[in-house]
Amino acid sequence: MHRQVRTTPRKRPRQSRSQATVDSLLGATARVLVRDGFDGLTTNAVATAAGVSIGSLYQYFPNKEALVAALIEQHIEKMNSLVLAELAAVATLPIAQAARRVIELTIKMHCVDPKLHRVLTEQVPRVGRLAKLREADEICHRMVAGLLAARKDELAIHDADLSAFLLVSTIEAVVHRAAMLYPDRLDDPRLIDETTLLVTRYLGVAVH
Amino acid sequence: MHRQVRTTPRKRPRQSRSQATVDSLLGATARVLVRDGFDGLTTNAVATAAGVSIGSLYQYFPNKEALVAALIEQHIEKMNSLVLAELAAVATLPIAQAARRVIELTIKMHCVDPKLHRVLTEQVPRVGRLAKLREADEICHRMVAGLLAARKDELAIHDADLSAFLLVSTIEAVVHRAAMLYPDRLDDPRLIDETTLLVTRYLGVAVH
Amino acid sequence: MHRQVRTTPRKRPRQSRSQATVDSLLGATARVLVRDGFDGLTTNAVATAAGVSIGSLYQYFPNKEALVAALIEQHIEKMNSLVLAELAAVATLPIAQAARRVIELTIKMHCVDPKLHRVLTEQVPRVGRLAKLREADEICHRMVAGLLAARKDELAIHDADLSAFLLVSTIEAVVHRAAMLYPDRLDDPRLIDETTLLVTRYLGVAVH
Amino acid sequence: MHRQVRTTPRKRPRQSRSQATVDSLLGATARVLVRDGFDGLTTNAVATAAGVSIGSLYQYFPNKEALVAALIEQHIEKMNSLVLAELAAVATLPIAQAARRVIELTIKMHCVDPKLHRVLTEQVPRVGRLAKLREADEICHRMVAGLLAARKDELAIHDADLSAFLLVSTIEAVVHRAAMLYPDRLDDPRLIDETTLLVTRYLGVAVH
DNA sequence: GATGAATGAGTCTTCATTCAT
DNA sequence: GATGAATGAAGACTCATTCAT
Repeated sequence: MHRQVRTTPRKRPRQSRSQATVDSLLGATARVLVRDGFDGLTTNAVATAAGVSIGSLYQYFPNKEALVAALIEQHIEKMNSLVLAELAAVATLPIAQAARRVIELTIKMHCVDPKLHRVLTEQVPRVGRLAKLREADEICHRMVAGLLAARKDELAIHDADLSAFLLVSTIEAVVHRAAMLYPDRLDDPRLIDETTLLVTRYLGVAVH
Repeated sequence: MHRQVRTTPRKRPRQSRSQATVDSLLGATARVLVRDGFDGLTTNAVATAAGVSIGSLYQYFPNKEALVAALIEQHIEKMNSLVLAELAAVATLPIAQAARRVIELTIKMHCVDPKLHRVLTEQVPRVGRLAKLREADEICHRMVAGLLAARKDELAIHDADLSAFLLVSTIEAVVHRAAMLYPDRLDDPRLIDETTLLVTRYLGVAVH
Repeated sequence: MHRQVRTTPRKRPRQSRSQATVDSLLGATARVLVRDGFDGLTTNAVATAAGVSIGSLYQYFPNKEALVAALIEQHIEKMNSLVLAELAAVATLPIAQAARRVIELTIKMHCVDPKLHRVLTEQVPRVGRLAKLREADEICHRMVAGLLAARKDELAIHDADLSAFLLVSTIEAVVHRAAMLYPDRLDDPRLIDETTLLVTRYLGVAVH
Repeated sequence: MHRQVRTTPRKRPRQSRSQATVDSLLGATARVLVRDGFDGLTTNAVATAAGVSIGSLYQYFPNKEALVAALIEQHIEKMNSLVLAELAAVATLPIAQAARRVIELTIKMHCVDPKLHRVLTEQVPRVGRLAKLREADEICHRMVAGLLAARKDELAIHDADLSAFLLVSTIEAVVHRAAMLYPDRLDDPRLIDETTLLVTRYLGVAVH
């Protein structure tokens, strides 16, 4: 369906100067993406915005796709680091509290760099390794799946897997939709409360 | 952020010959879109696929965007026609049954032309009138919002609007995710059952 | 230097209906030319402005050049008809009065359809038969040349031809420049007075 | 009436290599203009004639208009340099000699690159900054206006401004017409003599 | 004769990518 | 390593002209 191009960085930067160049290129990519959208993203624009020559850009990235891929990876990385920090704690909490924490976490993930997140979500073609973006969303999936499986007894569910699919879709969607359509609502505690209610009622868990 | 381009068709076809041309252009657009993705969509590719000269394409569509816009509108039209047929019936049903019907309807909407739907959803930049695609999704939104408001007494909710937002996001997301990740699951009645359960439990409605 | 294309009308219109079509096409050409400039002049625009189908346009004019050529010819015709009416009278007048009449005539010629004249002068490439436009300018030339030759005795000139060249260039230029740069000045009698003075002094004729 | 396009060069060449490219592009523009006329002037033709890739052309010139604009500016520059050298000298001469010098100068200006001058004058649409070409013509205007105003006492004129307009139109026109219609005559001293006579007689200055 | 749909050669222009300095 | 000039394939779009109805 699509020409498949190498998206791995050309060479790992060893020296700190090189690292700085790579960073400024990724930063520039993000800025250009936010400013001009995906079709405004040209390698020359990125190089200029990074204060780097076009030649240098190609020193580190074999092509445009690699640039975007690296940015996405970086973005995912940031979101993942948020998740990992919370994972352990959530696992041991009462279901209701766990649900709330997961919801709050999902919101935080959408707030890492909202404008960039939006462009990445809405405009960047989801092809090739770019599908990695989706993986990030699925981290929450696996987490919830694990929680449900572990505490099946407390819950009014019969198919942990299916329920996980439902809940994860739900939480992700509610947060994503809110972020896209009504960004302000993300700060509204009632959204979290109500979503928690949706989860707990479905799971048959009383909230104390 | 984005150049805004006219996306309205250039002229109405008067003779049946030209209507055929327009139809074959839209058909070709869909095919190319599915085959080559959004960046593979070139006006020349569409014209060729339609067996029509590039000049004819531009007689009816001022640019590439207009072509996609028309296709989207057509796609939405098809989905809307599905919805309208169901609207009246659902309104009078018991909540649980209504929920099920809405879920089934959402699934049907995703099955109109799944491959095209996928490309339209994942790759077509959501700009300008293309945002109309989103509107289609929101048709279900308003429907549910209306239902909830009308029967607030039977339900364990305090903010019909917020609940509608949650439910609509949920149903849409579950179906959309299933369609994207596990298309087979759309035929699985357990998905419908479980989603209905999620809805009814949240609303505090007993299923008989 | 340029591809030479046939610019003669395709067929002489015999019936009055045909003549009306040709007229409305020429009228439309002039209007489009004034409205959109020479590069805005497309055969389709002309046909539309004339309320005639593009097919009919090509019934009467073999190509775009022929259209423009015919318009120019028509424009020249109008200007010529002005000149012919004055020719006889001027020939017998005293030099000073003749000069004045010629100058006034030149002004009138520039006022036939000033906007069209301007576009024709400034934007229409002077190629092929379009050079005919220049001929119109030269009608005054020959007139003055004749006058001078006939009355060589009264005048302080030794080379009637050269003097004619000078005077005609002068009168044309003064009027043309005024028309282009300061259209209002065309109505100012002082312009005519002073130009007449220029002519009479050069010719060594006392003004009574 | 006309789309207004940017005609300023895109970037200043920094290396000598790129200056050479710009020069060859302008040279090629002139050659193509003379060879094929203004509508034969395509960016591809210019790039080819310059032995440069089309991409390089667009590095320095945003569009066709910019190319022509730069060429015109260059042409004007050359003509201006001629004028500036003469300016001081002429101002102090006796009127008759000054007139002759101005006429000779005007002729020289038309001989800088006659073929190019002709195309520029006859075919290049006078739009936007292209109107600058006219400014060049007006340099002589202001010069003469200054001369007349300064020496009003010696002259048989009452409105220096109007007289300047007349004379400048006259000299320009005579030279321009000669250049266009009878290029050989430009070398004929009788043309200069007679034109000088026209000027001096009009101004009421005796020629010794 | 009239209509207007169809044609496609020809232009402009962009932008990822290379490579000489 | 860095620079930025050069490249050219590729794509959008126009418009004079033809021809089936």
